[in-house]
Amino acid sequence: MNHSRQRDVILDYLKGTSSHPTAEEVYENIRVLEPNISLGTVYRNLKQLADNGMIQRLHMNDGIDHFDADTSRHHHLFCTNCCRVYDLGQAGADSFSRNVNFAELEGGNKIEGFVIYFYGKCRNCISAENEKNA
Amino acid sequence: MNHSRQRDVILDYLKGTSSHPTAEEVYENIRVLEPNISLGTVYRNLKQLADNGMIQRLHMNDGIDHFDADTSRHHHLFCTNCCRVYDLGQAGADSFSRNVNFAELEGGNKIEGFVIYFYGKCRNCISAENEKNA
DNA sequence: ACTAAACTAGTAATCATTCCTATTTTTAAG
DNA sequence: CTTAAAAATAGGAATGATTACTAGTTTAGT
Repeated sequence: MNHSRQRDVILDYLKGTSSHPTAEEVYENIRVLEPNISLGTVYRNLKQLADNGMIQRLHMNDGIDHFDADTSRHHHLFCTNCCRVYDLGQAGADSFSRNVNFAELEGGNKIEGFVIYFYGKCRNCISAENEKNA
Repeated sequence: MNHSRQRDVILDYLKGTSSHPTAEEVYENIRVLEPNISLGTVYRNLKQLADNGMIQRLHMNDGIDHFDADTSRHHHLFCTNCCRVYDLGQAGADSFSRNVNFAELEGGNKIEGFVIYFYGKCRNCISAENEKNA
């Protein structure tokens, strides 16, 4: 993997946000710094970064992939109202691993990992809704 | 929701299989019984059945939706080799709910539910691999 | 049987993502 | 500092799952 200015811009942008953007959103936001970058380049680099474990790819309920430069194990909330992704406190993140009886579940298969997606309503949408009804 | 022969065929097919088929696979398999059915009809009915809670829609890692007529809470394994979906024993299914401290995680957001996807290698792919190396 | 609502087949459109290609950058070696 | 091979890029075409559209058909209740 050679060095590339475009990839740096993408990774830097991801490291500086907690909005879990989609490829399209990354593209829109970095065009300020990299006006000639193409959408294909964004997709290619996000794929490359994800394959190398430098970022996380999140398959959320809306079928669009979101990306996160925080590669530590933590949970995510998908807001079914605004389709944005939020970090959940990492508090319970590891208790899952501890409590799962893998051997019991496997039954001949080999579990290599698991992902947990939470869904619901985010803070912002809850506030907006409360204001509307006030 | 009116009654329709095509929807019955789709639901019956799903109830009779544990293969967690994609829309395309449902289409291919029910054409024996319903030769003139269109792919669009399959998609529309799967959506309708899922929206009414009569079947489960699974967003797996391959980005293609799989469907399951078993609506009870149970886990699924996505085989990263053959991209098929398998039921995991329901043994640990509820322990998650018991052990999650929702309030601790929420932090202003409202969690409405969560899904857990396991991934790894299925029995069949493991056997096939062992035979090849024998 | 009659009518409005729901459904269908077939096809066109959408949209996220990947692929392709000629050109440009990067890297390491001479 | 050249130079050549490998890797990356922009831009646009292609792919593939899914949804939307439409004219005609089926269903359910009267």
